Amino acid sequence: MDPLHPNPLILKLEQFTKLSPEDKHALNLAACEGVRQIGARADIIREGDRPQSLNLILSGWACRYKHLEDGRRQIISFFLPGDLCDSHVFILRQMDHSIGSLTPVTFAQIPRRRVDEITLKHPRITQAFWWDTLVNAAIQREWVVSLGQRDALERMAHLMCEIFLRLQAVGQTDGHSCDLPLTQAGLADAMGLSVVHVNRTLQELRSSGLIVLKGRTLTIPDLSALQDAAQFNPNYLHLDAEGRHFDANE
Amino acid sequence: MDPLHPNPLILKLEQFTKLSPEDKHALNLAACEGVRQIGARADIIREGDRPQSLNLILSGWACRYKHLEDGRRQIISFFLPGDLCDSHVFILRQMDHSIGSLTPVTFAQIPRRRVDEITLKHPRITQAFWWDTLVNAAIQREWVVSLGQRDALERMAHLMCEIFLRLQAVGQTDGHSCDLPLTQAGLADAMGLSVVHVNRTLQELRSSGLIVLKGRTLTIPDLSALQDAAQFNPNYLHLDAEGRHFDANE
DNA sequence: CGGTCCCTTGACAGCCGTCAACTACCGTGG
DNA sequence: CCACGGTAGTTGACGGCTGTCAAGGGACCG
Repeated sequence: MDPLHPNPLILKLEQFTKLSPEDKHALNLAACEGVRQIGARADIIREGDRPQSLNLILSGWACRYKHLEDGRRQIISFFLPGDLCDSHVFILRQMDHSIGSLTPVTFAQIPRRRVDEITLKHPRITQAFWWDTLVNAAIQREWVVSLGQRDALERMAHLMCEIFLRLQAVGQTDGHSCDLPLTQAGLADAMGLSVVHVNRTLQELRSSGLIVLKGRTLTIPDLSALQDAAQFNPNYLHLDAEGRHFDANE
Repeated sequence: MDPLHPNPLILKLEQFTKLSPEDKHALNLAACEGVRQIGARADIIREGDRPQSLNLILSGWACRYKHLEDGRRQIISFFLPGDLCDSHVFILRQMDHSIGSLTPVTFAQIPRRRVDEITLKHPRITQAFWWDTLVNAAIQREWVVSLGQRDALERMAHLMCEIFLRLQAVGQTDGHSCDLPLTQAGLADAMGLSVVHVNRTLQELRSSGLIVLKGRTLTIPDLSALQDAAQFNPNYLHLDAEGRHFDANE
């Protein structure tokens, strides 16, 4: 019944508002449904496919991406544990982008019917899903700002700050460290940079002491210094329990 | 009762699904509420403000934007007539970006209560609002692709295609032409380019015959040629009546 | 008619991409 | 045990797309 201790979706939504035991129970049930496991570099759904269900990432990293005809590739966003791949995506007739795994991923395929049922019975979850949608939109906007205005160093630093805070929200950080299972090629596709320049930028961040990156572990010795280097303002993540007026009274 | 003939929001939502007379009536009523007019280059809401209502653009152009501390500015998206500024934005405690007018703008400030009421009584509208949210997210993603992968020429061409089709969806095109009330500085802030380079790029598009841009009128003699130049695929706009299974039977 | 906004043009510089080669690491298999 | 191949990371040289700086022109307005 409660296979995930704790369920990262619940952890994330509780950044917005406290859920009731019934709310959590419903979410846990949903997260047990249609659980799938795939290896790294596999597609969860492809551009052109018809979305049938809501995908919830339970463990591992995935990403949205899009290919251009000539082979260029842009990673559009990252999915971390607890992330929903668009709570109402099945409203659309076909996917306009693909979602693929970066690491081995465990995810739940929640049928549309179940989503409708949950949102109908649990208004607090409905609110929380809207919050999640709005935060994802805000993250996407911030990527636009990064790609449009920030240079390579700021861009990379900004991404590190974002990932660290998002992982922290679902309990996946360890002190000043977190997992970063991305190759430099992955970072390049996400940041609109070449692999070579990602490499140079990482070395600059390392040599200035702003990050320590060994293997797939990222350490940020001084988060506020990194934030300064990136002109990072965490407000767009809306992690301040903004829905607390909506808290369940337990 | 029906001050806008036709209401651009209804035109847009009917790209997704046919609305019933009652649906349309409810939307028209909402669009009459709290109507405001502002001049060009004024803010509708600012970063840090608390969102209280849903803003609906009735006429004119607006944009989301964000300033960095050192003065850089990124336009994150454009609002055209019929666009909603996030149907549920009031769930958030504070704005993480600003929304400002580019031209004189008429917009409706629809109180949160009214939005809740409409979505409760009109499930078809609720679906259509979700569709609108998903399409806006898709547009935002496409901007990430443009900023990350496309060079200046493709980027500009892509934007022209997008704007033309979006305006067409709300009946604001005239043959191969549409309004484009943006200065080159505005285009620069949106595309992450300098004003000088925007100028050069526009001239290249003009001299290759892909666009005609005089004053604030954009003409696209051959849309498919422009689409080819931009590697533009309209699928992300989801304008193919994807919600037709949900149509009201009139 | 001076001022402002917007557009335009040329010269030059720099950030970042491309190309190419090299190293390190790891799992496989002879 | 070591050869081998593939992936990931690293480095240097070079070039180009795009930014910056600067100046000038046209349109509109008080």
